[in-house]
Amino acid sequence: MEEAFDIADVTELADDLKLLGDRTRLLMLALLKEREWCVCEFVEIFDISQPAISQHLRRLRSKGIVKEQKKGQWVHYSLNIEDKPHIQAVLQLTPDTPAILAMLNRTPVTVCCEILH
Amino acid sequence: MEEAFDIADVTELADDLKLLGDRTRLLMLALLKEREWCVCEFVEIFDISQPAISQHLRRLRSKGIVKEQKKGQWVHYSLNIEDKPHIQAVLQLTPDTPAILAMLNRTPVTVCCEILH
DNA sequence: TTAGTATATAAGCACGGGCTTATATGTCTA
DNA sequence: TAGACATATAAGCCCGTGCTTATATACTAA
Repeated sequence: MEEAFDIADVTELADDLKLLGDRTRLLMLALLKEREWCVCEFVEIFDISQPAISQHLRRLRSKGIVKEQKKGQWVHYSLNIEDKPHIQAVLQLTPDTPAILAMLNRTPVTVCCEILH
Repeated sequence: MEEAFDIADVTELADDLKLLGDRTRLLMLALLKEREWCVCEFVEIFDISQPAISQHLRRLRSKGIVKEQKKGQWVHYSLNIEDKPHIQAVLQLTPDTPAILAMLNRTPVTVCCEILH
Protein backbone atom coordinates (compact mmCIF):
# COMPACT_ATOMS: atom_id res chain seq x y z
CA MET A 1 0.00 0.00 0.00
CA GLU A 2 1.59 3.20 -1.22
CA GLU A 3 1.64 6.37 0.81
CA ALA A 4 0.57 9.46 -1.08
CA PHE A 5 1.40 12.24 1.34
CA ASP A 6 1.18 15.77 0.17
CA ILE A 7 1.70 19.08 1.86
CA ALA A 8 -1.98 19.36 2.77
CA ASP A 9 -1.89 16.01 4.56
CA VAL A 10 1.09 17.02 6.68
CA THR A 11 -0.46 20.38 7.45
CA GLU A 12 -3.66 18.69 8.55
CA LEU A 13 -1.75 16.20 10.68
CA ALA A 14 0.08 19.06 12.38
CA ASP A 15 -3.15 20.97 12.91
CA ASP A 16 -4.83 17.91 14.41
CA LEU A 17 -1.88 17.31 16.73
CA LYS A 18 -2.09 20.92 17.85
CA LEU A 19 -5.80 20.45 18.54
CA LEU A 20 -5.06 17.35 20.63
CA GLY A 21 -2.24 19.21 22.33
CA ASP A 22 -4.47 20.67 25.03
CA ARG A 23 -4.95 18.68 28.21
CA THR A 24 -8.67 19.36 28.49
CA ARG A 25 -9.44 18.42 24.88
CA LEU A 26 -7.17 15.38 25.05
CA LEU A 27 -8.96 14.10 28.16
CA MET A 28 -12.37 14.79 26.62
CA LEU A 29 -11.45 12.63 23.64
CA ALA A 30 -9.97 9.97 25.89
CA LEU A 31 -13.25 9.80 27.83
CA LEU A 32 -15.17 9.60 24.55
CA LYS A 33 -13.29 6.40 23.67
CA GLU A 34 -15.49 4.59 26.16
CA ARG A 35 -18.93 6.08 25.48
CA GLU A 36 -20.74 9.24 24.53
CA TRP A 37 -20.83 12.02 27.08
CA CYS A 38 -23.22 14.85 27.81
CA VAL A 39 -21.93 18.42 27.92
CA CYS A 40 -23.13 18.77 31.49
CA GLU A 41 -20.92 15.83 32.49
CA PHE A 42 -17.86 17.53 31.10
CA VAL A 43 -18.83 20.67 32.97
CA GLU A 44 -18.85 18.65 36.19
CA ILE A 45 -15.60 16.84 35.51
CA PHE A 46 -13.34 19.70 34.46
CA ASP A 47 -12.43 22.72 36.53
CA ILE A 48 -13.31 25.29 33.91
CA SER A 49 -16.47 27.22 33.10
CA GLN A 50 -19.33 25.90 30.96
CA PRO A 51 -18.52 28.29 28.09
CA ALA A 52 -14.92 27.04 28.10
CA ILE A 53 -16.20 23.46 27.78
CA SER A 54 -18.52 24.52 24.98
CA GLN A 55 -15.71 26.24 23.10
CA HIS A 56 -13.45 23.19 23.30
CA LEU A 57 -16.27 21.03 21.95
CA ARG A 58 -16.95 23.49 19.15
CA ARG A 59 -13.36 23.29 17.99
CA LEU A 60 -13.41 19.49 18.03
CA ARG A 61 -16.76 19.51 16.24
CA SER A 62 -15.70 21.95 13.54
CA LYS A 63 -12.78 19.65 12.76
CA GLY A 64 -15.12 16.68 12.51
CA ILE A 65 -13.43 14.83 15.36
CA VAL A 66 -16.60 14.62 17.44
CA LYS A 67 -20.25 14.70 16.50
CA GLU A 68 -23.17 15.97 18.50
CA GLN A 69 -26.59 14.49 19.06
CA LYS A 70 -29.28 16.64 20.61
CA LYS A 71 -31.52 14.82 23.08
CA GLY A 72 -34.11 17.16 24.46
CA GLN A 73 -32.34 19.95 26.26
CA TRP A 74 -29.13 17.96 26.46
CA VAL A 75 -26.42 17.52 23.85
CA HIS A 76 -24.46 14.31 23.70
CA TYR A 77 -21.07 14.14 22.04
CA SER A 78 -19.36 11.07 20.57
CA LEU A 79 -16.20 10.31 18.62
CA ASN A 80 -16.27 10.56 14.84
CA ILE A 81 -12.84 9.24 13.91
CA GLU A 82 -13.56 6.07 11.93
CA ASP A 83 -11.83 7.67 8.94
CA LYS A 84 -9.07 9.36 10.96
CA PRO A 85 -6.39 6.78 11.75
CA HIS A 86 -3.94 9.38 13.05
CA ILE A 87 -6.42 10.49 15.70
CA GLN A 88 -7.05 6.86 16.60
CA ALA A 89 -3.31 6.30 16.98
CA VAL A 90 -2.91 9.22 19.36
CA LEU A 91 -5.92 8.23 21.45
CA GLN A 92 -4.38 4.81 22.00
CA LEU A 93 -1.79 6.66 24.09
CA THR A 94 -4.33 8.09 26.53
CA PRO A 95 -5.59 6.62 29.81
CA ASP A 96 -9.02 5.10 30.21
CA THR A 97 -12.04 6.58 31.95
CA PRO A 98 -11.48 5.31 35.51
CA ALA A 99 -7.89 6.54 35.48
CA ILE A 100 -8.96 9.95 34.20
CA LEU A 101 -11.73 10.35 36.75
CA ALA A 102 -9.36 9.27 39.50
CA MET A 103 -6.65 11.71 38.52
CA LEU A 104 -9.18 14.54 38.38
CA ASN A 105 -10.69 13.54 41.76
CA ARG A 106 -14.10 13.22 40.15
CA THR A 107 -15.24 9.72 41.08
CA PRO A 108 -18.04 9.06 40.65
CA VAL A 109 -19.67 11.56 38.33
CA THR A 110 -22.91 12.96 39.64
CA VAL A 111 -25.83 12.26 37.36
CA CYS A 112 -26.86 15.52 35.72
CA CYS A 113 -28.69 14.23 32.65
CA GLU A 114 -30.27 11.09 31.31
CA ILE A 115 -27.07 9.22 30.55
CA LEU A 116 -26.74 6.26 32.90
CA HIS A 117 -23.42 5.71 34.60
CA MET B 1 1.31 -4.61 32.00
CA GLU B 2 -0.45 -2.05 34.15
CA GLU B 3 -0.81 1.55 33.11
CA ALA B 4 0.05 4.06 35.80
CA PHE B 5 -1.08 7.33 34.29
CA ASP B 6 -1.17 10.39 36.42
CA ILE B 7 -2.02 13.98 35.74
CA ALA B 8 1.61 14.85 35.00
CA ASP B 9 1.80 12.17 32.32
CA VAL B 10 -1.28 13.45 30.55
CA THR B 11 -0.07 17.01 30.78
CA GLU B 12 3.26 16.01 29.30
CA LEU B 13 1.56 14.06 26.52
CA ALA B 14 -0.55 17.10 25.67
CA ASP B 15 2.49 19.38 25.75
CA ASP B 16 4.42 17.05 23.47
CA LEU B 17 1.51 16.85 21.03
CA LYS B 18 1.37 20.64 20.99
CA LEU B 19 5.10 20.73 20.25
CA LEU B 20 4.62 18.30 17.34
CA GLY B 21 1.61 20.29 16.21
CA ASP B 22 3.65 22.64 14.06
CA ARG B 23 4.28 21.71 10.45
CA THR B 24 7.91 22.77 10.43
CA ARG B 25 8.81 20.92 13.63
CA LEU B 26 6.85 17.85 12.57
CA LEU B 27 8.70 17.69 9.26
CA MET B 28 12.06 18.23 10.98
CA LEU B 29 11.38 15.23 13.21
CA ALA B 30 10.13 13.19 10.26
CA LEU B 31 13.38 13.90 8.40
CA LEU B 32 15.36 12.96 11.52
CA LYS B 33 13.80 9.49 11.43
CA GLU B 34 16.14 8.65 8.55
CA ARG B 35 19.43 10.23 9.67
CA GLU B 36 20.94 13.13 11.52
CA TRP B 37 20.73 16.53 9.85
CA CYS B 38 22.82 19.66 10.01
CA VAL B 39 21.19 22.98 10.90
CA CYS B 40 22.33 24.43 7.58
CA GLU B 41 20.39 21.72 5.77
CA PHE B 42 17.19 22.64 7.54
CA VAL B 43 17.83 26.26 6.65
CA GLU B 44 18.02 25.26 3.00
CA ILE B 45 14.95 23.03 3.09
CA PHE B 46 12.45 25.24 4.88
CA ASP B 47 11.23 28.62 3.75
CA ILE B 48 11.88 30.41 7.01
CA SER B 49 14.85 32.33 8.38
CA GLN B 50 17.86 30.74 10.09
CA PRO B 51 16.85 32.13 13.51
CA ALA B 52 13.40 30.58 13.09
CA ILE B 53 15.02 27.21 12.40
CA SER B 54 17.27 27.64 15.41
CA GLN B 55 14.34 28.48 17.67
CA HIS B 56 12.39 25.41 16.57
CA LEU B 57 15.41 23.23 17.29
CA ARG B 58 15.90 24.84 20.67
CA ARG B 59 12.35 23.98 21.68
CA LEU B 60 12.76 20.38 20.57
CA ARG B 61 16.12 20.20 22.34
CA SER B 62 14.87 21.67 25.60
CA LYS B 63 12.19 18.95 25.66
CA GLY B 64 14.79 16.27 25.08
CA ILE B 65 13.25 15.18 21.79
CA VAL B 66 16.39 15.87 19.78
CA LYS B 67 20.03 16.03 20.78
CA GLU B 68 22.81 18.07 19.26
CA GLN B 69 26.35 17.13 18.34
CA LYS B 70 28.78 19.89 17.51
CA LYS B 71 31.14 19.07 14.65
CA GLY B 72 33.48 21.97 14.05
CA GLN B 73 31.42 24.95 13.05
CA TRP B 74 28.42 22.80 12.26
CA VAL B 75 25.81 21.38 14.61
CA HIS B 76 24.16 18.08 13.82
CA TYR B 77 20.82 17.13 15.31
CA SER B 78 19.45 13.64 15.82
CA LEU B 79 16.39 12.05 17.42
CA ASN B 80 16.47 11.21 21.12
CA ILE B 81 13.20 9.35 21.59
CA GLU B 82 14.24 5.84 22.60
CA ASP B 83 12.43 6.36 25.89
CA LYS B 84 9.49 8.29 24.40
CA PRO B 85 7.05 5.81 22.87
CA HIS B 86 4.36 8.42 22.34
CA ILE B 87 6.70 10.47 20.16
CA GLN B 88 7.62 7.32 18.25
CA ALA B 89 3.96 6.54 17.68
CA VAL B 90 3.26 9.96 16.22
CA LEU B 91 6.32 9.90 13.98
CA GLN B 92 5.10 6.65 12.46
CA LEU B 93 2.33 8.75 10.95
CA THR B 94 4.69 11.05 9.04
CA PRO B 95 6.02 10.68 5.49
CA ASP B 96 9.60 9.69 4.72
CA THR B 97 12.43 11.89 3.52
CA PRO B 98 11.93 11.64 -0.27
CA ALA B 99 8.25 12.47 0.08
CA ILE B 100 9.01 15.46 2.28
CA LEU B 101 11.69 16.84 0.00
CA ALA B 102 9.42 16.36 -2.98
CA MET B 103 6.48 18.13 -1.37
CA LEU B 104 8.74 21.05 -0.42
CA ASN B 105 10.28 21.18 -3.91
CA ARG B 106 13.72 20.73 -2.41
CA THR B 107 15.21 17.77 -4.29
CA PRO B 108 18.05 17.29 -3.98
CA VAL B 109 19.45 19.19 -1.04
CA THR B 110 22.55 21.19 -1.86
CA VAL B 111 25.55 20.15 0.18
CA CYS B 112 26.25 22.90 2.68
CA CYS B 113 28.24 21.00 5.30
CA GLU B 114 30.14 17.77 5.69
CA ILE B 115 27.15 15.46 5.81
CA LEU B 116 27.03 13.28 2.70
CA HIS B 117 23.76 12.94 0.85
C1' DT C 1 -46.77 32.30 29.55
C1' DT C 2 -43.23 32.17 32.92
C1' DA C 3 -39.49 30.27 35.16
C1' DG C 4 -35.77 27.03 35.23
C1' DT C 5 -32.23 24.40 33.05
C1' DA C 6 -28.82 23.34 29.29
C1' DT C 7 -25.98 24.94 25.83
C1' DA C 8 -23.94 28.30 22.64
C1' DT C 9 -22.18 32.69 21.40
C1' DA C 10 -20.05 37.36 22.14
C1' DA C 11 -16.66 40.27 23.90
C1' DG C 12 -12.58 41.14 26.19
C1' DC C 13 -8.21 40.01 28.47
C1' DA C 14 -3.63 37.90 29.28
C1' DC C 15 -0.42 35.06 27.50
C1' DG C 16 2.22 32.36 24.32
C1' DG C 17 3.73 31.14 19.59
C1' DG C 18 6.03 31.85 15.22
C1' DC C 19 8.02 34.96 12.58
C1' DT C 20 11.17 38.85 11.53
C1' DT C 21 15.62 41.79 11.83
C1' DA C 22 19.62 42.84 14.42
C1' DT C 23 23.30 41.25 16.98
C1' DA C 24 26.27 38.09 19.62
C1' DT C 25 29.00 33.95 19.87
C1' DG C 26 31.83 30.38 18.13
C1' DT C 27 34.81 28.18 14.61
C1' DC C 28 37.72 27.83 10.65
C1' DT C 29 41.11 29.66 7.49
C1' DA C 30 44.04 32.84 5.13
C1' DT D 1 44.68 38.58 13.74
C1' DA D 2 41.08 39.47 10.39
C1' DG D 3 37.42 37.98 7.82
C1' DA D 4 34.02 34.60 6.49
C1' DC D 5 30.85 31.29 7.81
C1' DA D 6 27.56 28.71 11.09
C1' DT D 7 24.63 29.01 14.82
C1' DA D 8 22.35 31.08 18.80
C1' DT D 9 20.16 34.76 21.21
C1' DA D 10 17.57 39.21 21.82
C1' DA D 11 13.89 42.14 20.94
C1' DG D 12 9.73 43.23 18.89
C1' DC D 13 5.43 42.40 16.19
C1' DC D 14 1.16 40.14 15.10
C1' DC D 15 -1.95 36.78 15.67
C1' DG D 16 -4.08 32.78 17.81
C1' DT D 17 -5.53 30.56 22.15
C1' DG D 18 -7.74 29.62 26.54
C1' DC D 19 -10.00 31.61 29.89
C1' DT D 20 -13.47 34.74 31.99
C1' DT D 21 -18.21 37.17 32.49
C1' DA D 22 -22.31 38.52 30.25
C1' DT D 23 -25.86 37.39 27.28
C1' DA D 24 -28.52 34.81 23.80
C1' DT D 25 -30.92 30.68 22.40
C1' DA D 26 -33.40 26.49 23.03
C1' DC D 27 -35.93 23.21 25.46
C1' DT D 28 -38.95 21.67 29.53
C1' DA D 29 -42.28 21.94 32.86
C1' DA D 30 -45.52 24.31 35.91
